[in-house]
Amino acid sequence: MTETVPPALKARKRPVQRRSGVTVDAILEATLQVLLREGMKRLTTTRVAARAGVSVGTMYQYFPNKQALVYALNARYLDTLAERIEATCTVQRGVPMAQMVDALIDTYWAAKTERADVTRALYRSVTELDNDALVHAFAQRVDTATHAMLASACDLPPVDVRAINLALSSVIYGTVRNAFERGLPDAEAEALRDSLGAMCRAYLQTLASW
Amino acid sequence: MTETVPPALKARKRPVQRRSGVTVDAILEATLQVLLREGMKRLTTTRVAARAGVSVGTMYQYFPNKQALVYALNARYLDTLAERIEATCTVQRGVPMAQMVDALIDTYWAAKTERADVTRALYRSVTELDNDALVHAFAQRVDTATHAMLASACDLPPVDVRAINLALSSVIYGTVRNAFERGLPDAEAEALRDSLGAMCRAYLQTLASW
DNA sequence: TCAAGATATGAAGGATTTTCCGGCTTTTGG
DNA sequence: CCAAAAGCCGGAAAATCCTTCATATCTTGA
Repeated sequence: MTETVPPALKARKRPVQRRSGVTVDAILEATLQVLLREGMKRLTTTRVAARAGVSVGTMYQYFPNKQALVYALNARYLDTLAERIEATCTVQRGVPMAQMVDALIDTYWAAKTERADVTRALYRSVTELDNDALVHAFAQRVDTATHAMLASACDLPPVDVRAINLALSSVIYGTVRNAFERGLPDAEAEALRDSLGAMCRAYLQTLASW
Repeated sequence: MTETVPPALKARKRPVQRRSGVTVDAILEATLQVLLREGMKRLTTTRVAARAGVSVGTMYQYFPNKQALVYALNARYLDTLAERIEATCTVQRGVPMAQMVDALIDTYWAAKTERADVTRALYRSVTELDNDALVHAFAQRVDTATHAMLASACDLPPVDVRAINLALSSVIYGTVRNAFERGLPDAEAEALRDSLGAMCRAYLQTLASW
């Protein structure tokens, strides 16, 4: 996950003493706060520094530039998200595919919904720049986990697992994101979530019938 | 579509004389070019103005700020995209739902794929600011069209059309976007596109059986 | 305790966005 | 057709913001 960090975004120095560790955390937290309250446009270095209670100079000690802040924030977020998905994939080994899909949707949807404001803010910020690398790394990591889970299904149909995995993953992650972009009321969001599950299961059904 | 433009992004003045109309077009075209060649990060006002062959002052005559450029660009793009979808929806009235879905996926996928570089660049740029309004307006406009199409299906199942519409739309648009974010090779993209269709049709099947 | 390394500061330098207004073109109305 | 009004353009200057750097303060370890 951390291997392919674009050089322009790599952390300048790693915090060594305790206080600097606190500082870095404060800066990241401040970045999120400002992002939520003011939006990307008003996310200025001085604002973040002020909210974190440090000087700009201190910020640049650990982050080479403004984008690195957002990058680090997303990295942290995606890391914990990947962990949760991996956990689900581990738990669901060997069960029927339909159940796997339900569990996956549950996990992903829940993770995104818990703090919808954060989800929304980060969804936007990711596209900013070279966060491509980040997103790709995340996708690959998660795909590996889901692939392993699917391959272990007790009712695995005689079809290429890679293809199934790609289809399910793309549809699920894509739909969830789209659901967030429309600001659906809870009721409709629920309904959509169920439809998504139904769709995936119906799809698996067609594969099984072969 | 143009009703809910955020005040911070509204065009300063509408071009009245012919030459200013040309100027505005040149500026938008230049914006796209710079976006494609240099990326969002290097999209500076002077660069755009230079490429458009006008001065910065002229630009600000029509666009209140830099983001307004990107906003207008997306507005233009989404407008033609919506037109294409609406056209498809009109043509497909009264046919079976499965065919509608196929046609919809075809249209959307084709529109996005024709100029993948533009699609990618704009997908990123949208998040920049209050383009929320833009995306919402687009979604609503397109939803209206697809809803009308679906409601006219000759094999309409006895289920709430609104729900079906939301489900299909979210899944299709979301999946297509996700497909673009992963930079899939053509073969896999094709496969995914087919899976998406299969999934939608399988879903409709389950509704029909009631 | 004291030096060496680590961390923090904020004014200054550089780059970019945005404003402002004088001068030039086109349109309008008599 | 002509002059006044409206519309349009250019580019320097002001306002913001990002980033650097020299200097000051704190921590660690011997």
